[in-house]
This record gives sequence, structure tokens and C-alpha cells, in this order.
Amino acid sequence: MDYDLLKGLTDAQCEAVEHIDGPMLILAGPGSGKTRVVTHRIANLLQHGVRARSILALTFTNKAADEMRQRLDRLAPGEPVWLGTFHRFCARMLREYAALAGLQQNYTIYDTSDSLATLKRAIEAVELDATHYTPQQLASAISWAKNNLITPDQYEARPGNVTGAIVAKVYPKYQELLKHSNAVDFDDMLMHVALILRDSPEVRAELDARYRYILVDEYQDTNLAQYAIARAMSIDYPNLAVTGDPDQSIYGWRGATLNNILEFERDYPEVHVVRLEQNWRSTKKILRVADALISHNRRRKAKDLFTDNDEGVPVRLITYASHHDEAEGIAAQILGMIQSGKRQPKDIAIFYRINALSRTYEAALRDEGIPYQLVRGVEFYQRKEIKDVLSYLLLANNPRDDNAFLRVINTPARGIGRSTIDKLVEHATSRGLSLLDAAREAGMIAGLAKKSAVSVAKFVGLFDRICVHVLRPLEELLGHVLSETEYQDMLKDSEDPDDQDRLANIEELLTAAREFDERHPGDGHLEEFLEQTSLVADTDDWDSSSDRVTLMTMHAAKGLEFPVVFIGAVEKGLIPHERSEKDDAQMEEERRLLFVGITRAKERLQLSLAKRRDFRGRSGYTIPSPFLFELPRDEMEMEERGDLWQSDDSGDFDEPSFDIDEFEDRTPKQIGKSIAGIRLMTAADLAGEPATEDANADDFHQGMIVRHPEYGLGKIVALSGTFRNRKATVDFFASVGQKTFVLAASPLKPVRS
DNA sequence: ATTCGCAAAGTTTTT
DNA sequence: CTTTGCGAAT
Repeated sequence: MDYDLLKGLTDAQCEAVEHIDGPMLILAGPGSGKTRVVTHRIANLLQHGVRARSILALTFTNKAADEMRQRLDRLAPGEPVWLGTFHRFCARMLREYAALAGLQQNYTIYDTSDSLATLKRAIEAVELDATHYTPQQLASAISWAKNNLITPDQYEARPGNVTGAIVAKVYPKYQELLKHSNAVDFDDMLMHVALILRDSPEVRAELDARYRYILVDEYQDTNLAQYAIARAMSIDYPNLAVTGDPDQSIYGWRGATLNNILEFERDYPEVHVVRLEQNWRSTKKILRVADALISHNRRRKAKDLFTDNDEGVPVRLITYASHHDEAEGIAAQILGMIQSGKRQPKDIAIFYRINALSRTYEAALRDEGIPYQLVRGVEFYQRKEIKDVLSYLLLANNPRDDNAFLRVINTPARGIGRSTIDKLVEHATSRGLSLLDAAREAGMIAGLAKKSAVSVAKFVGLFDRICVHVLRPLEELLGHVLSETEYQDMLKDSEDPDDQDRLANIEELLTAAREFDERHPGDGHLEEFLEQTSLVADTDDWDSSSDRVTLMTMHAAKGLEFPVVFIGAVEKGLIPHERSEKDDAQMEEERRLLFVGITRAKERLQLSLAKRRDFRGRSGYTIPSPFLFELPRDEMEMEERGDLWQSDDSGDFDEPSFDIDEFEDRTPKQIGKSIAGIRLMTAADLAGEPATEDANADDFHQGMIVRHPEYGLGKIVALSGTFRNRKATVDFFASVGQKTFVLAASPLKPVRS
């Protein structure tokens, strides 16, 4: 046994690290060093001669996987342990065993909006009267079914359940459309793999043997499908180790079932259980507040959280007059901490229940000139312009992807309208063709105007020209898409100011593609790139190293820690969310969510609420969250700021005890920048300096006009490579057509237009 | 076929 | 308040 791996660990931690064969359940409280234990255990397995390739570590988020990868690399550099999210793992397995799920290996992963669009087509196709049900409702019913491994043909409505009856009709059609498009939704990835494992003993045995040591992180957040997958691969080699904390289960709405962790000991009677209850993160006061709150949950395994850390300062609960005051008050405090030199921006986080609340906090931080990064709900890859452009690649990779086809056929507008598309759809449906194949036969479709047929044929030609480059680096391929479609030109001369942002986002996409190319040298990585774009989440872009205040939802905060934490809007209807109030189980989940938020704090924690809050465009009085009354008042310091409320209805807060500090020196408002799904302010923004640029290969951009001494003016069609290898394909429209240059050695000059 | 404008609706959390 | 959807006008 290597001494280093156990150094500085508690007995319980050592016990978990040294465990090798057989099932293990690690019940890990917040801040108990779980990631450390898991990574050390993997290193220990490797030291005991377990082959890296037979270890599979499944996490819930990419962020957690990255963190684990980094820490493992320090212990065991370069070991090819398979480490990633459930979804990514399933994506890989599904490529390998696509046929068993009735798919081709180049299948497309639909995100939520794609699958909703498909569902709408399904609803239309079965011609139901679904006026009383939103597609979202049907979507979540289908999602629930898939998470519980109920296939379309198994789905039966419970008698008298009207929604269920509709789902029973739409679900099969929806699934048929997905299959016809050679596509899967997020839930399918899990369901297909779980069913393959269930129905194919050979595959199951093979994967069981391939991955002899399986670790599942955040086990409390797994759903039935994920459970089935982990379980099926741990029969011949039952070395399944799961880590989790029932008190941090916050994904019940996504099908996660606490049963998986609460009943793990029943599934594996010989399980080795390790409890990590010592907290290394928070002060005693913070931990006691958290513990008092969570002890109000009934459905849980009681835990004895304790810490040897300092007592710490009291947890603060502040009531502000308005949401505006709240945000300004928090920003003022943050500014004070930073100016006094006690804290750096990166030490501080603001959490809230829903993304919609971020705006006010953002504005206040901006007004104070405090740098921040917002982990936001609307993801970069969900943006219209990004999806538009990527859809060309999706279609190139999977020509049967009807959704992608519908998206690109008339974007940018090329005169192919509703009636033409309807005819294409009809033609495709009657012959069982994909829409793209139907489009190839446009000339033969009866009733299609000649003009329309020509437009469609031109589109097909354009698309085929793009496809020529599918094996090229991604940046170059994207360049060809942009050039052929003139997507940027469409935005350039637009009046809409948002379109300038869109152009910037497209540049950002090109940058992402370039970075991908750097990581994946060689040809033909389109499919990997597309998979990556489908499976990244907003929280993955959170950058722990940049010195900024973090703004995020409590869900996104899971697994992170900050010296100073503010939790805003602790009000009834928000936390707990109004849609959870009716149901006890959901209320408990809301309580756990707040518990997660509280336990992120290491030294200082402030909860706050506003008496009045503008929300949904309306201003109204708020009610304090019922959870606040469950907190131990002797650990806390309560304070009321502002006096817009005359009466003392809430009755539970002391009078104001001190004033808000005033800060004179306010920097001018700064505008956040949008980068890969995160709005952030750079140091340059703060200093008011423009970013400096090297007058080099970086001077050339997609779509730029350049001059060549011999060929004259041309336009950059595509770019690829880096540094000295950076190449540009230029179209000299007036002379020789397309040429490719190595920029460093070329006489090309940018032309300012 | 596209664009514009207005009305209505709907607001959680994310792979 | 924002986004989405629909209908009418060009």
C-alpha cells in the first residue's frame, strides 16, 4: 500500500480508498472530501494492478468529470480511466451498438428544443385534439416514461387518465419520428443502453467484463434507467462503488429516485458501507444551520455532520425593502469586502432559485464595477444562430435528420416557404424517404411549382458543396457553411442590434471549433464535435480560476464551494418554488436544494429576502420562505433594512441595527460580454481598454475581404490550423476562384471595408 | 413568401 | 417582463 495515497485521510476515508473488490456505498456528507476519496481510490486500484481501461467512473455533470480528471491526473497521470457523464458514456455505447437500438451509428442527439419540435410534429401527425395539453406536458410525461424504461408499446394510460391516453397515442409516433430521423433525445440515450443491456445477454456480459470496476458519483441523483445500466454491468464483476448523499438529491424532477441510494443496501446485501460525516469545508455555525434545516426532512438517512473547523461568524439573514435594495445591498457588501482586501471576487458567490432572478444581481454588480461571471440557463449552443449553423453540420453527418433539414432548408431565407415544405413532407412521408432525399427528387414531385423545385434543387446543390468538406477540420468546415449560406452577410446589414451579438456568437463558435481542432488533430471528427456540442451544459463553462464573483442557481452550485456565499430571494413561492408547495416530497426536495446552497459556504453565509419584489412584470409583497423558520436563531444574526413596510407582519425579525455602508466611487456601467454561454467582464472591460490584438494571423477573419498582389480582391471562405500552420481558403471572385494559402507565408493583406 | 405587429400566454431546476 | 404564436398586410 502506497503511503502517499492515504496520507492525511481520516479512518473512514482510508476505508473507502482501500476498498477494492465488491460493492461499496459511500455516504458522503457535504464537504466531506468525497472527490478526494474517489480519486484516491481510483489511484489505489491502479496501484493494485487494475487496468485503467477496466475502470469506469460515471458522473452527473461534465464539470464534475473534469474536476475528477484533473485531480486524478495529479495522482496517476495519463491513465486511460473512462471518466465522464452517464450521457456521454451512453452516447459512446450507442455508437457501438446502434443497430441493437434500431439506429445507425451516426445518429443525432436532439436537445430539448429539437425533441419538442419533433413532438409537435408527432402531435400533428396523429391529429389529436391536444388543445388542453401543452406539448411540454406531453414531453415530460414521455420523459418520465423513458426514465422508467417504459417503451412506447408498453405505455398504457391508467384508466380515467386523460393525459395518459393522449400520451399513449403520441409517444409511439414521436418515437417513430425519432427513429426515422436516426435521432435520439436525452432520455433515449439512457433508455436504449439500458434496454440493450437488458435484452442482449452477450452485450451485457461483454460490458460487465470490460468495465470491471464501476464508480457512480452523485448516486442520489440517478434515475431508474441509470440504475439499470450500472447494475447490469455489475453482475459478473460486482465491483460497483457509489457515492452520494440523500440530502443532496435535487433532481427528482428529472426522474431521479432516492430509492436507488436508500435501497442500495437491499440490492447488494454484502455491501460495504462507509460514512463520511466529517466536514472540512464550513464553519460550525454554518454547518449547524444546514443541519437544523435538513433535519426537518422525514425521508432521509440521519447523519451526524460534524467539523473541527472554527466556530465562525453567525449566519446572516437580512430582509431588504425591495429586490432592488437586496441586490444593491449585496453588491455593496461585496465591494466592501474586495476593497478592504479581505476577499477576492472569486471567493464570492451569489445563488438563487431560478435563473430569471439573476438580472437584478447582475445589474447591481455591474453598477459597482464588480467583475462577475454568470452561469446562465440559456446555453450557448441553444442560440438560434448557433443552431442554424450547426444544423448544416448535423444534416451533413446524418442526412436523415429531418429536424435539421427543416431548420436549414430556408435559413437564411431562400424563398422556400410553407407550401413547398408541406409538399416535400408529404412526398417524403408517402415514400418513406428522408426529407433530404425527397428534396433531391423535387423536380419529380407533382404539384410543386417549377420555381419552387428550382429553389429546392439549388439548396441541395449548396448543401452538397458543403458536404465535400466533411472530413476537413471543423473550423474550416464551418467556414464553408458560412460562406455558402452567406449567413454572416445576412446579419451584417441587419438593423436589428441583436444581430451584432449574433455575429459575435458565430465568431465564438468558430473559436470553439478551432479549439476542438487543436485537441483533435487529423480528419473526420465531425461526429465527435457534434456530440460534444449536444452534451455540454452551461455550468460546464464555469471557470474557477478567473477572479470574478460567481452567479448561479443552487442546482448549478452543487459540488462547488466558496468562502463567501449569498443566497438571495429566500421567499415563499421561490424557495420552495410555488410549483412544489403542494407536494410533500417536492417540498423536501426544495429543502434539500437550500441545504445544498447553504453547505457551499466555507466561512460566511448570508441569506436574504426582499419585502417587495418585481417578478413576472408585476410588483408584489413577498412572504418569507417557511424554511427560514426552521433555522436556529441562536446561530444567526437577523436584520431588517429599509422601512417600506410599516407593520411588522412577519413578526420575526429584529429592528435594523446598522446602516448600509455608502460607497462613493462608482465606476461607470459596464456591459457584459457574451462568451460561450457565460456573460463575463474582462479586466480590460473594467479598465476601459480595448483588447490589444497582434497584427498577425489573427487579423484574418471568416468572411473578410483580402487583397492578393496577383489575384486581386478575394473573400476568405474558410480558415483552419493555428500559428504558422494557419491556412485560409480565399475566393477570388473576379479572377482565379478559390485558392488556399498558409497565412504566414502569403502576401495577403486585409482590406478594411 | 416574408415580414410585421399585436395578442396571449407562460413562466424551475438540466443531461 | 419576455417569449411565443398567430394573423394580416405587403
